[in-house]
Amino acid sequence: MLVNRRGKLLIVDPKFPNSLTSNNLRVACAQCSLRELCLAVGLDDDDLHKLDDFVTRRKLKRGQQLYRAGDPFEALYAIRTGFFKTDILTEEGLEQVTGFHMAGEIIGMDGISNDHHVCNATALEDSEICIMPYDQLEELSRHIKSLQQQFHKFMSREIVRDQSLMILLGSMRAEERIAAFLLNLSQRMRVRGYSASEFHLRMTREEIGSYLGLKLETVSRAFSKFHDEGLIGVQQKYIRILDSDGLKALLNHTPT
Amino acid sequence: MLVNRRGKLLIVDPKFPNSLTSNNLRVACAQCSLRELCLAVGLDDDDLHKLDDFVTRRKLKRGQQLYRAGDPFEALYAIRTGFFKTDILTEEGLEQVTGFHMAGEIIGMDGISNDHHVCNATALEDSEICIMPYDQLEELSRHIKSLQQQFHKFMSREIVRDQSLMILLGSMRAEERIAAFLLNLSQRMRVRGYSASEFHLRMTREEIGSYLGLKLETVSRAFSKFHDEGLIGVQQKYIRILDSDGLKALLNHTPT
DNA sequence: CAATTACGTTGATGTTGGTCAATAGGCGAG
DNA sequence: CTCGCCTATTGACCAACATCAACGTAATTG
Repeated sequence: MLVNRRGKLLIVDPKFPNSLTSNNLRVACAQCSLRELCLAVGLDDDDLHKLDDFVTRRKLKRGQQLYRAGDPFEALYAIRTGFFKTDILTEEGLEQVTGFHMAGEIIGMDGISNDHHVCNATALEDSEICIMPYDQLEELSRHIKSLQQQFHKFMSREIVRDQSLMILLGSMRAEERIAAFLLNLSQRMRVRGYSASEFHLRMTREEIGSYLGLKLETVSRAFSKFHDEGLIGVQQKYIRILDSDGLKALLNHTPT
Repeated sequence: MLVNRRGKLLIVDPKFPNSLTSNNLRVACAQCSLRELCLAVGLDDDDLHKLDDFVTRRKLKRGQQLYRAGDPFEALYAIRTGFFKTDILTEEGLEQVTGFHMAGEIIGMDGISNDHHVCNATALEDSEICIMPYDQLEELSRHIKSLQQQFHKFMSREIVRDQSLMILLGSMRAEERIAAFLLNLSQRMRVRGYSASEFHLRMTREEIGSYLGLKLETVSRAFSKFHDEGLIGVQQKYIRILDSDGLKALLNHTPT
């Protein structure tokens, strides 16, 4: 296991949860394998312990909701393991998926604006999250500059993420959207140390379609087409990226 | 020209240029007519003065850019008067408008995430903005809790705003989008004390289309149709909302 | 003030992706 | 294992919106 000269844990493989010394057992963030992805980036040991003091954990089964639109906003949630979707029910009762979220990502920030969540968060597989009560997080970030900065970067990153989705929805055609979606998933898997070239989709075609502004049939057709063209392998939810350059090429191909 | 005790240039509310006491001349935010919309909400006089100490102003002519994609991120900007668009150039060189912004709104938050702006901000009419250097804002918000909270709410509100646009782009048809757009503009005018039922559009049909994921012809046709149906009056950029309930009815009308 | 350019409107036509429908595969409950 | 349900695939058809094109009107410039 890697430790720097100040005794700080660097990276822990999630596959070896029991390889921690007894000293480490009392803390959570300090040894979390996701530290470099999470709010804790750049914090020293002392500060990490302060975070630990109020962060708790919770497990969710597949299908369980973490919060619902309208719920009072109390905390932000860091995904430790698993996979979530966030969605909004439109006035007409249609579900629109606003995001898919994986380990290391933080969800719930939509609730800050008026003390209530505006979307639902649902686990798409058995998951575990870290609960960060918001008032304490705000308090702590007044004292720890690097935590404050990190938090602001996460909020801003969410804004940027939403804007790229706006561009996708506003200017891309169906196949471009699907290609972009697959490449995005692939890239996020890689960052987390998983295979970028083969993975299981945790969501249905309908949820993908909702997220991309398409109907499920269109998603299915695009998958089949990419499959026929040798760009990907598809077998239900199991995806294999065979030609990522080919997928990327679809994005730049301006039709007009 | 107005200068505060530390030699800093001040600019006075254009609506009340001569109504300031000599004491008031030293401050800006405290008497800004937009205080209730801006970051300064809920701050007491003392704190407002601390804000004033590092906030400066700048005027922009129509067409001028406040910042460009790629520019180093240095400050957030509060719009004092005028109207802005933010947009992104996609890889294919197409412009996609990500937002229209009016007095009291804060732009530039996309730049926090990686120290560079990801979009362009352009004045669509002669405008004036308040420059809030970001490191100082961060510093101050560590000391003033209500400023911190307000800032976080602004970031969160931006996230929620982007998400409603995602829903619009992902699930509404052309006429619904246009109706939603007009109603949104109207409502924001009302909040600012302007007429909610008649106003000048500051952007072109093409910019509206880019924002809504439509082509300019589609925007034009929808305007004409609404006009024929007596919902609105249109004369180039001059818009008159004649039947806002009728417009709202278009939104709930689910076609499927 | 005339000339030029940018912006807006409207019509004819075409394509993308939505809609409807039928079938099949996978997975959980019993 | 088998039933039943949810999910996915595929085809035929259609509507919404994009595209192409022509023309009209406002704004800008020299």
